[in-house]
Amino acid sequence: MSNKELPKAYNPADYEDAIYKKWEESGFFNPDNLPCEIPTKGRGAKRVSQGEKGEPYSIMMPPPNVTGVLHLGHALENSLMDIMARYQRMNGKKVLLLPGTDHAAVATQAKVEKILIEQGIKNPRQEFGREKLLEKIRKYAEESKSTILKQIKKMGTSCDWSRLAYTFDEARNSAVNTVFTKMYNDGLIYRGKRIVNWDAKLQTTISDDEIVWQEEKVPFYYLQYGPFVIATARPETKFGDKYVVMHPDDERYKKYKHGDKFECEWINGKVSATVIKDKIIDPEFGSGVMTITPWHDMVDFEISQRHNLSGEQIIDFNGKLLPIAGEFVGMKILEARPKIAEKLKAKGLLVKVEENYLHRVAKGDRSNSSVEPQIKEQWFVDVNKTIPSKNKSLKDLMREAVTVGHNNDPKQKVKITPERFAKTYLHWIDNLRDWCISRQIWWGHRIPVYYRKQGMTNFQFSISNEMQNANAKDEIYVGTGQPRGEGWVQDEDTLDTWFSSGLWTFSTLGWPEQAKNLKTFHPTSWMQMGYEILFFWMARMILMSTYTLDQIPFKDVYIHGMLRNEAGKKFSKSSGNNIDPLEVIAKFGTDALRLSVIAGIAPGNDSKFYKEKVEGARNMVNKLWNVARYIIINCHSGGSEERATDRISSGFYRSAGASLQNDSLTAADNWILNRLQTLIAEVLADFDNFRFSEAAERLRVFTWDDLADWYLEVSKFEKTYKKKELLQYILENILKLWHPFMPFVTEVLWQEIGKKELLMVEKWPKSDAIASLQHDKGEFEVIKDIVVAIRNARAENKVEPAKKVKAVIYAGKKKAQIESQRELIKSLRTGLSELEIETDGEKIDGAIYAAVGEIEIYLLGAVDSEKEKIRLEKELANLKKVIKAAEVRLTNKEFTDKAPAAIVKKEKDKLKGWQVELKNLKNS
RNA sequence: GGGUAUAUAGCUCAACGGUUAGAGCGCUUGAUUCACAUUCAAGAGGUUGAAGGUUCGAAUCCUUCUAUGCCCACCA
Repeated sequence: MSNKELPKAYNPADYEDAIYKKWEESGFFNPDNLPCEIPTKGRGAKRVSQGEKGEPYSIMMPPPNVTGVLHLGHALENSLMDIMARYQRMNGKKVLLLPGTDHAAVATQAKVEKILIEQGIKNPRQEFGREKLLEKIRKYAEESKSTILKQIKKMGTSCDWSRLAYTFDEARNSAVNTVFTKMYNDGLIYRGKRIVNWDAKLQTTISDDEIVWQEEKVPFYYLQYGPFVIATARPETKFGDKYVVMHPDDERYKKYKHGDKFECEWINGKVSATVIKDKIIDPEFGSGVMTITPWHDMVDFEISQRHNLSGEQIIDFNGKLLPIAGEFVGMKILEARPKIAEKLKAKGLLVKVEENYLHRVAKGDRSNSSVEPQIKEQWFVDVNKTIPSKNKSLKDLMREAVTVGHNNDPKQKVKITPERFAKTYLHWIDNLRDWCISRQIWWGHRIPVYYRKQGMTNFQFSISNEMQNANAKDEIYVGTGQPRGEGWVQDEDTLDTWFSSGLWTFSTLGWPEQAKNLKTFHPTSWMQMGYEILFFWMARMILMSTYTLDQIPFKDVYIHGMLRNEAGKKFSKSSGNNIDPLEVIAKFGTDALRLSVIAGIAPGNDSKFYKEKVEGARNMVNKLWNVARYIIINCHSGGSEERATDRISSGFYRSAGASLQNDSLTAADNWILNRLQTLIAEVLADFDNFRFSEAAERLRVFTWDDLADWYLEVSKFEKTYKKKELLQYILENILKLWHPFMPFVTEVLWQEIGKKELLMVEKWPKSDAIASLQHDKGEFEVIKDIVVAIRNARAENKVEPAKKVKAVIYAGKKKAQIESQRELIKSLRTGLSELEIETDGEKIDGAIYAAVGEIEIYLLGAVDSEKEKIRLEKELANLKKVIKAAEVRLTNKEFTDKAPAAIVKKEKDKLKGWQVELKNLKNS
């Protein structure tokens, strides 16, 4: 890349954009261009050229909402997806990571309307009308979309831009209409007056999932209703109450029979009331009696349905009282409530008031204003009805996908990580009601239903009798395109945004028009999402895919937690603690950001994100940079002006590894190779089990502790020709292993060591079990321990670092082995002027003593301070303690009898070692 | 009310029934022409939230409790 030596510190901004461009231009983001492997029986995987079929691996990006810009949560998702995609790609899979965005119906329209209102437009819908307002929203969405796509690129995400999708584009609209029509024809979609959540501010229906409950302290009124006392927090809904409900087994009300009628005085005069008996009533609560308001309460509506009762609208769609409220007509609920209470009191109907009653109020999560249950004509998906061709309901399909597997096929099972979320998912399914899919907003897929004549909406109707007939249209057409003929009017409503999101895994693959991509990449291989959209999204994808394609949408779902700030608070714009990923990238680089968001995370658990974490990650990136820098400089045989690429052409950097199996390796060489082989095997297992954080941690330990702190230090002394080859071999391997986590710096370095191909499509390292056995790590471990012991003894005794001392080691059986590493030990910053190695010997007076197992070390020429005495005494005490504990354990017959032999032996060996150490320590 | 998760060093997290409970950050002491101060060496710091139980052996399994977070629910 450059003809200069590498800078001392890695500066991400100098490389990232160019690298991303290079990846894009390579075409390898598109699986069709990838060199792939075909697994062959018995002989390992075979590399084949592009165009041939490889094993597909597909991930559909959860499409970010076009309501703004990406936040840290998206950074986490992009990191997770891209880590997986890059890993699989390097494993020879035909990887598709498909990018996209979501039009986020209610959220986006609400956002744009809010902006317009802030700009002084009182009622954007009235002022602009449907088409003009849609145009404004579209413009906003497009701008937001383009920002988001740029951010995804900045994250280094290796997605196939040629397949970019949008939940609201033409191809996705076609999919939506097709599925809607299919469901309608299967009788799964119906239109009906049902109780729904009405957001008066947004003037639309919202789903149960879009509601947030807030606790409020309100007065709780006890009212006299005929012979009964009823309690309510909402007297303003009670004008039309004419049914009084109690539990059938409640002894107190035995004399009242179901269907009994009586007259009583009520808010606005006499009413005729009917007694209803229903088991839903809790006799323990209050008086055990309540009146019902079917139009404005979910439970009351259900009771009314069960007993075929009528209801009446009390509150209009703007949250104001209707004429039934008499003199309170036109008042807002909260304004009317105390006034109604006053009137009741004046009439002697108010028994008592409990102040500060804790009441839960429904609020819209987008509008944050109160949500009133209302009865409206809506479109629903029936989740309980049997699907004609399947003899199962949608609920069954959703359930079976995570329990027995779709169609009882274990291969068609969605596996959720962590497993516990399967439980909550199933619980949610069990309590699922019909899905209200219509919304009274404009930004969204318009319901593909056409009427020949437009009906009117009634404010009043009898639920029991008029349900089927109310608002019936003369003629109806449901289909993917406009019907022929004159006079057709399309339904005004749009679809719940999750209807289109539910199709995401296959609408993105061109369904229903194209079949080839679908066949290759569906079901998708892996999906990741936050637990907060498990029900919104995962459930609906499973529903849509099993119903439409007879396939599960994905094999594995990885649930990640939420990123929180240092104090454990959610990041949010409103609380002003938002962190812009682009700012983090500008300061620390994308690799550092990616590493910091996945560090320390466990599936399904929240994690904390803070500056020190990114700094740590940045340091790790820089460490890797300098490891490479050292290897490039030191494995360099020519003059300093020589370019990296020139060095390659001189033939130095040829593929290493083939000649690493002979006996010319040193103890340190064997050790590092052993560690590398273990690392490769463990990282593989981590990936297979989605343990991203653990894999990165393992790589950090190897790179920083084993390689940089030990092996590179050794290599400064052991300057064998083989060393260069080895260093090159190790570097190549760790660049590959790190690549999914920090794609930019590894790709830069890959080029710096003269590789012509992109690291992105290099082959993932394979752990070779035989090699790992061949490379003994034990010999060098002893050397390490001796070095640490000497450094430690010096530091504890405050021996000046510059002061050279003589050391004597009594090495016992390991004499020859340690003898061979004498000069290495001296070179590893032990500050030794001389090193004598004996099998055994006398205690040396006035020397510092240290021990490594049975090996004794004496440092001469340093003052044996008082500190040394204290240190040794402390060590002695500790040694005695552990020996005692081990002795007790080993004399316990139960332990020696019941514990596995290997454990007992290990324990015995350990005790023996300690005892020798103790003996030596006493002697010294 | 039901469910679920978490509780380990000052902070963030490991340790997945095997015995002196480990890292990173922070802290303390020291180093400095060497690939890296985005560095290096060394150190201090823990009755594993509490109490019982199972086991030869428990941070780990069981029970109860406490604290905190999240999800669900029809207390009118």
